[in-house]
Amino acid sequence: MKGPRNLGDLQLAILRALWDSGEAPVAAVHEALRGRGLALTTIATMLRKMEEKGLVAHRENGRQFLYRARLDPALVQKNLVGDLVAKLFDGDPLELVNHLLRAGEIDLAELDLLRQRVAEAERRARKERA
Amino acid sequence: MKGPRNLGDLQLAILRALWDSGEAPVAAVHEALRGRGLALTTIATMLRKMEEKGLVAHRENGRQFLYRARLDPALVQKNLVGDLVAKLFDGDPLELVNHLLRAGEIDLAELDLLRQRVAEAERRARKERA
DNA sequence: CGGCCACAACTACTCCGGTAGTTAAGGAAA
DNA sequence: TTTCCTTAACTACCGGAGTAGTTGTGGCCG
Repeated sequence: MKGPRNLGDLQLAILRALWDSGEAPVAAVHEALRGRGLALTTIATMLRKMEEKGLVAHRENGRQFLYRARLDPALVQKNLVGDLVAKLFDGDPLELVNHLLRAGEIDLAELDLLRQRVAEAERRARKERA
Repeated sequence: MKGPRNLGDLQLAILRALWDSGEAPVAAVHEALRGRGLALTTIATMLRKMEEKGLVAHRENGRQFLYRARLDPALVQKNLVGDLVAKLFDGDPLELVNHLLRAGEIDLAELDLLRQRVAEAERRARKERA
């Protein structure tokens, strides 16, 4: 239940790559992050460090190591978002949404979609309160 | 226009304290963060480092320094939130809201409020599109 | 006047994310 | 078999956040 709050940029990117692949050798992760122009050994080192901390795990497949994430994406999201909300919005998620709306980050079509989602969530919440 | 994305935990807390006070001596910031059990010199050091980076500024008042934040809260929020959205939700803010809704972070009363806010934002957006 | 106190300045250290070179060992190719 | 390539292991280094002790200096209080 405890995904650490201190995920670096690269670490998160690596996790995302692993979430997408399920299981992947170092080379594949490296390829997925090609945009960053990092050395293969950098990725390997990072993966090893992350394994020490329990963020990922590996199994051997002949020559290669196959890595997989040990964290649930939803959990990581919850932690990171929760952290941000705590630090920036006094722990009130609604303030975050408010910020998004005010900052005009969401366009008209999306607003429409959002309204439906909210209504949905409302129904769900109402039902759950039984 | 460019608030850096790399704000540490303490730095953000300090900024928040300054935003609340407008202008404050080291001792006041220290007091505001008393919950963390930090030494006064720690706060002073941090403030000095932050000044080097242009995050805060000070003016002298007798022998004390009065610090103030040089960053607009809204801007910092925008940067940090934008960063998180980029790293975690492929740059789609709507996905963030979605996550919030699904994770049940927002209760029923708030959902109601949220729906109104969305409708408001929608009206605003529609008008602005002139 | 003399000592104490508040506060800024300087210095030092730890931890960790990020980055990568070098080395070693196993398999493949010539 | 000898060479080379792939890939994991080890080692090293930098920068920045965070933490705090020590020193110096001017003001205040007795």
